[in-house]
Amino acid sequence: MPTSPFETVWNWVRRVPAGKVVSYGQISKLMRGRLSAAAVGWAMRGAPPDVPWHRVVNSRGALSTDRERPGLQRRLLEQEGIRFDDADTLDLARHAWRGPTRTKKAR
DNA sequence: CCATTGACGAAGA
DNA sequence: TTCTTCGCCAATG
Repeated sequence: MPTSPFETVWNWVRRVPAGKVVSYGQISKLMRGRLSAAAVGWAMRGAPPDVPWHRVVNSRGALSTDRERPGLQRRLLEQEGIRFDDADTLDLARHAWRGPTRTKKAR
């Protein structure tokens, strides 16, 4: 059980399967607004190595991590079969994670 | 305690 | 469509 909001964020990201992406705002909503989208960004910044951070993009489908590692996130996503257009943006409608497979009462 | 800053986002202009 | 403003909230100085 997550002890801090950040851990909850990380746990959500861990559920995102390869080849799919999720936006900061989506995570915020999944947490019922307990954390703002901006705060989700802060959480990701300090994410532990076992979290697939590269599957988190902004609401437009653009990448926000090129400051430190230019091109890294894009490469990782392309390895998972995601294609980008000329503006370094991906097709959110096509690749966005639909949310948890709620066969149980997870949320 | 206060101001500023983000790996953000929705709404207005 | 692009740019601004505002709300958001944890972190930092």
